[in-house]
Amino acid sequence: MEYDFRQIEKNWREFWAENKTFKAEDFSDKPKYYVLDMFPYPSGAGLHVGHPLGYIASDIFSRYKRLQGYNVLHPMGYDSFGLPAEQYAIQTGQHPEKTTKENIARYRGQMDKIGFSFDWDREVRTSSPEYYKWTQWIFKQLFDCWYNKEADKAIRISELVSIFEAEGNTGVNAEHDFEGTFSSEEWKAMSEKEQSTVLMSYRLTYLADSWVNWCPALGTVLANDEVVNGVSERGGHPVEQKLMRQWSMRIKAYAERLLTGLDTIDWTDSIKDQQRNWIGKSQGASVIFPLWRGVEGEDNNELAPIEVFTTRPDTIYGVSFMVLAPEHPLVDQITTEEYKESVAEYKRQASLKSERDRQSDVKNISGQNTGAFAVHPFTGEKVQIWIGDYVLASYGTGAVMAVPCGDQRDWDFAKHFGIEIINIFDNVDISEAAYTEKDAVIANSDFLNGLPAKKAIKTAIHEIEKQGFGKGKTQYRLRDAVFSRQRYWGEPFPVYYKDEIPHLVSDADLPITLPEVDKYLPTEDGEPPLARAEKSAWNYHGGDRMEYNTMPGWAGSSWYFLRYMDPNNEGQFVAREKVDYWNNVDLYIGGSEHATGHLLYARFWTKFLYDLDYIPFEEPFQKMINQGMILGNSAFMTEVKLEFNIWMEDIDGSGESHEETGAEQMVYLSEGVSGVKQEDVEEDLKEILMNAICQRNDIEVVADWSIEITNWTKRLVHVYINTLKNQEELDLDQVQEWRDEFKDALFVEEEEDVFKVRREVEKMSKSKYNVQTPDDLCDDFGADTLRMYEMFLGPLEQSKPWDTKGINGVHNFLRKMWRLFHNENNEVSLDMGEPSKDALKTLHKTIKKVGDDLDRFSFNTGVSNFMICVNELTDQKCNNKHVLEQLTILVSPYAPHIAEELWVRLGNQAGTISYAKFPEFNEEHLVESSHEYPISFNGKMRFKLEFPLDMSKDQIEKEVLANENSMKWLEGKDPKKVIVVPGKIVNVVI
RNA sequence: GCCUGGGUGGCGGAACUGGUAGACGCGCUGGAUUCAAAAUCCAGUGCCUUCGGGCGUGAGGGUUCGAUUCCCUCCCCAGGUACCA
Repeated sequence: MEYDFRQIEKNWREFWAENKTFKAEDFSDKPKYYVLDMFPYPSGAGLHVGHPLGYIASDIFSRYKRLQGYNVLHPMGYDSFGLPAEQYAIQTGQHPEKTTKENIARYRGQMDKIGFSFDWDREVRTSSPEYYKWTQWIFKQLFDCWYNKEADKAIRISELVSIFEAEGNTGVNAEHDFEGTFSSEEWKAMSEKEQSTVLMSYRLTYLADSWVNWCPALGTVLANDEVVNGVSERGGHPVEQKLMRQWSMRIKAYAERLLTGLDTIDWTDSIKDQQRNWIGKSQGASVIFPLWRGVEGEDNNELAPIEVFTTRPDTIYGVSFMVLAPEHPLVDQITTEEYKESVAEYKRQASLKSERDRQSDVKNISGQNTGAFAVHPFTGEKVQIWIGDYVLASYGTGAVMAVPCGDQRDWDFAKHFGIEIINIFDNVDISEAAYTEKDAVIANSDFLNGLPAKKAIKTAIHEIEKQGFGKGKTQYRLRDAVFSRQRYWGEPFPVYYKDEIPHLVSDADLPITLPEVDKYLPTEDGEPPLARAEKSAWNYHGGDRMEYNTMPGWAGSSWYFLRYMDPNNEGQFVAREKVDYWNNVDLYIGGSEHATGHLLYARFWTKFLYDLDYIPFEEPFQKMINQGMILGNSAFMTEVKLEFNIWMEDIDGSGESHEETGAEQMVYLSEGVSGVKQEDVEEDLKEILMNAICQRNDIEVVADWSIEITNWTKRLVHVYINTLKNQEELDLDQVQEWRDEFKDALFVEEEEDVFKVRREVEKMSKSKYNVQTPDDLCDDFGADTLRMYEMFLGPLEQSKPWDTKGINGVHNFLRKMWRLFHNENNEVSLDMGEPSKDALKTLHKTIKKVGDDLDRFSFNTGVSNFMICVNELTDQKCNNKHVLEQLTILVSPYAPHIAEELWVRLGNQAGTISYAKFPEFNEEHLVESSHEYPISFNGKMRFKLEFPLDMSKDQIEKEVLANENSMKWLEGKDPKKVIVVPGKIVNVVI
């Protein structure tokens, strides 16, 4: 074999591993470059061809940067805590640590085959105690800090305590959820427990009763980003709201910085927008509506007024009612006797609705009058107070001032319940819908009359503040993130409880390792699995009990990029000198599915660690590229579940009959006959059925029979793509081999031995039986081919279906390149002389294009350029050593194994190509003295003419018009105009 | 509904700042080589055509000497998001 990729790739894999070729040096005179892949979760299914797409791209880029003289940090590790391993543990009783280790080994083996230039000495695993010791430590820092809005950063809690001691909490501008004020004396008078409770409402991670997404099927709570369309992201189980005592992260404190920080980083607009929407900043005013003093005999003077948040204070004169969330605390107190019953009923109905129902029920308008009234702060008029579930308790103050003329939901609500709609817009018709644009002129609104909306907003806020009805306010949609999970396979909290007060475990006792338990299930009392652990099973046990929750999946992945800089440091999570050198990630490649989870949490923790001055940067990932999904090509067949009655007379000539009622049979239809309906089932299908029954009952076929089909359920089912004979035909033997249930099924072919399937492109997933692993391709074509082919498929960011049809083309390219270096006997044969002009032109054209393409992450066009280059050099019969050596370096990021091999065959030292110099582009070789001008008439290219580049415009014009070809196109007319763009085109306008 | 991408041959895709639309690869057709096959090599391959040419980048309009590229209107596909006041 001329190009023996198996041997070559094996040799170089071993060489790289033995020589630690890709070891990254901490500290260097070279400039640094940090290329990071998103942390993989090592699932049991192993890698499919979609996973390495991003890894290949990042590896190519890392190798490119090394060639450019950068000191490159390119590490890999595993996000190895998580639900699937634990679910598997529950089913099999195996310790999740064991399956996790096995899965990691599988991943590693698959990655090694592809020839990535990772520095494996830096590997980290979130589930290893050496790693999660520091996850626990960071948790402790968060616990020990509060957010000072004045300084706009996190500050140690001890400073807060000093302030409380000196002056109470009145002068503190913090992100908190403590209600009320206290003085220095009052603080000092508090018990330890009381102080602890107060501080809890200030800490950046805190324990509180909060409404959480409880997923009964998974037995745990989920963060907002883990709930998709009202069901769990993993498994699709229903999720309900539940009030639970949980650790939370006060990410709200960082809302503004998470928002503004987006402007400093180079991410796609799509991800930035998703984060902006998730944070959901809105500016407006909080306005206080006092309660109407009520009818005679009632006294609600004592009740708090209703505070609302509005982004449109300019429309305050359009308020014709108020709406409170059904859960609003004031509802019961203000509801009048007359409405008590219907309000209670409405609340009951609302509480029964799940989050999902509420979402899917948007069109349905519901609400209930409370009978109470508020007082309009400006007009002094009475305003009805309603409750309605379109107002969310968890956003803003859980109450709105309804302005039906300016808000569609308010408009719908008012129409539905016949409430007055006041028009406060000048010259705007609101009879059909609300007017929600902010470009109207305000009317009917006292001091706001005549002002355009935008100006009116400012004026209104000013007036509201002046009169003391409220103040300007910024509201965020972002909610604090729940940080507790009722699961086993996660980081234990460094927390113990004494008299139900949480205490932190001291640094010296970290890590708190996962204790052994008898089962990975909750206890009978519903406590998380860790509650099963014996006291002695804990490596540290303090107080009355340890914290039984574990941390969520995103804990470990929020800071892992820092640990790669200093993976074995036992004294710190990362040494300051090292993080000062490596700084933040220059290029992060991964999927966009983490937009509102990992990518937001990692930014949050980074900003926090920056505030405490542990790291020198605020944004973890400077540039990010989101690779598109590789889609699978699923195969389907039509399944029919048949229920039927059958009669057979005179079996085996014995006169006995056979009868079955309600018999069942699975039938699979070839694509060509899949359209068949129950009513048009013909005799031949029935005959097939009858034959099957005979076979099953071991009786001979009889002539006298009848079948009545009673039920017919048809659906499409996936078939495993490895059971296909070719693109569209199924191998029936293999299908029956694959699954036992198919052994008894009937397969209806459309021709003799032809069973066709339907093919459809969809997400690649184990459950769709359309997964292609990289392993087979590595074996058949080699890693270099796989690497180049995955890049060649198309732009990195785009999703594309996986199809191995073209892989031969890429493989042939590598062989063709190999042949440039070798003669017919596969011996290296090189021309040591000066390269030809043509060869240099080809080479430098390629250097320019490949370099430019890499700089703009256009990996697919890079591959094309190599093909063009090799085609041209083959045509030129070029085997010039200088040219081929430069080409070898150029190709090495894409196809490192073959490049190493050729590099050595050119006479270079093994292992040095990775640190060679990226070829320098020299424009001189591309300089032309003439250009072949496309000559177009009215913009259509008709023919070409070659002119010297230094020819003047006038001269070119003359030459073109004089050319005999032009005569034909001019049709005897005079050209109106001739445009000559030197070095580009000529356009003649007729 | 809103936000973000995207629509180019039989297929994956190229054309970076407006300047030869379809590079490169697959597939397909014909040929060479071969006992044969694989591999390799050569030629062709957007559509239509009366062989002059005409039409072509989701549709329609516009700007321009010239538009896949810029502007307007609309359609379709993918992803995200959804009572956020």
